[in-house]
Amino acid sequence: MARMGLTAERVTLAGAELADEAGFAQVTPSAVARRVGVQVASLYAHVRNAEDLRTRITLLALAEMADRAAAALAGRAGKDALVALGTTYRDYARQHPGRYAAAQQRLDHATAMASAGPRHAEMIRAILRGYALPETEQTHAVRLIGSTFHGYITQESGGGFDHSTPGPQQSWERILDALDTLLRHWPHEG
Amino acid sequence: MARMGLTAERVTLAGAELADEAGFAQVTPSAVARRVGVQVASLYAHVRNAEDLRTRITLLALAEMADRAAAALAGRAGKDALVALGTTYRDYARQHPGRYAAAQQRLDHATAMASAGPRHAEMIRAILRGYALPETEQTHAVRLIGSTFHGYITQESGGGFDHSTPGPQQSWERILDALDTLLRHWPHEG
DNA sequence: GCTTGTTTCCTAATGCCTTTAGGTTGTAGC
DNA sequence: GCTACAACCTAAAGGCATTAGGAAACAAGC
Repeated sequence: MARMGLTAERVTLAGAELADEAGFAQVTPSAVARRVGVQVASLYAHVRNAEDLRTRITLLALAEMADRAAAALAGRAGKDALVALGTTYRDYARQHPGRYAAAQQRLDHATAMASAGPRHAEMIRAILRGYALPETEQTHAVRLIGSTFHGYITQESGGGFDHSTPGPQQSWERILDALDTLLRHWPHEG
Repeated sequence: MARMGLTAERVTLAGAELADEAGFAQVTPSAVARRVGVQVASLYAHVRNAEDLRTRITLLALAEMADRAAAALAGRAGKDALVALGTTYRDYARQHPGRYAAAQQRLDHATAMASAGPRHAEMIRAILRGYALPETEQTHAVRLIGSTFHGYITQESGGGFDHSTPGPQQSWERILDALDTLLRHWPHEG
């Protein structure tokens, strides 16, 4: 029997590709086994079970996005950095919708802490150094930026903007303008 | 055999309750049949298939949220209205996490247009009447508000804020402050 | 070249899920 | 009481997840 030379990494990558083509919900051991040309049971030598497979794709997506974001942020600050980060996420979601969906999957605490997740929060925090925000407001601003990016991208990729004008690109630019303005004029507490 | 007197509505409601207790992903014909005390095959008299069951729960959640939001907005304007709308969504997600997740499910165009979805967009637009935004900016602002609300609520309910301080309630309040400030000082185009 | 151990992949089997087909029995209206 | 329509049932086919145990490729040592 011809050996495929599978590893956990190759299985994960095949799962990620399948997610992008057919949706993260379609990523099952059966479907991945068909894609790599192997019997279903053979997958279980590389991956514990269906949940493990999905978690590995989540971790892959988080890491890929963090790498791209770090590269995009290099040498940028202020609004430039804000736009670069948001656009990195948005482009990733457009190029890899299944992986982006995988990245939203909930992880248990230990796994989340060991993942690239915290790197994302750190990068948003780094952007805030270009704005004059009091220390106590930083976490709030991080959460606002993360929420807005994530909310916009999921709604856009879910087709939420498909049936109204203007196009999503224009709104995206205006929303980045608005976030930049907001960070430069962050309201005082109370 | 004791008849349960099921209808599509009762099946949908049972599915919604199950979603809130066990997660929307666990809502299957089998599980719902067990919950209502009926053989699986009997469900198919009321619901076309698994996807139809899930879609009905989505529509229920969208309608419930729209009703609550409309009630909360009555007699309010400006920041008051903004806070009331956002908090209605957030409270709904906390009380009914499975239904909130169901509400994010993608619908085909015709179903989406016939759902309560457009009512949500209209309500956000109504709030903007309390702010002086140029006509061409309204859609962008609607999308910003919707994205931020949805992004924050999904991250919070997904445990994204569980392992950092301060608590999510404080961030939520600051984010509403920030959105209000932003809408009052919306940046000019270009 | 042959043996030995490890790894990769296989077949087989169990149990759960979805969906369809066709039969039975409450229940409401006449 | 009879008829007709629901509501519910059993039975069966086909798919997916998972485990157990076996065969066959590959690497290393003799």
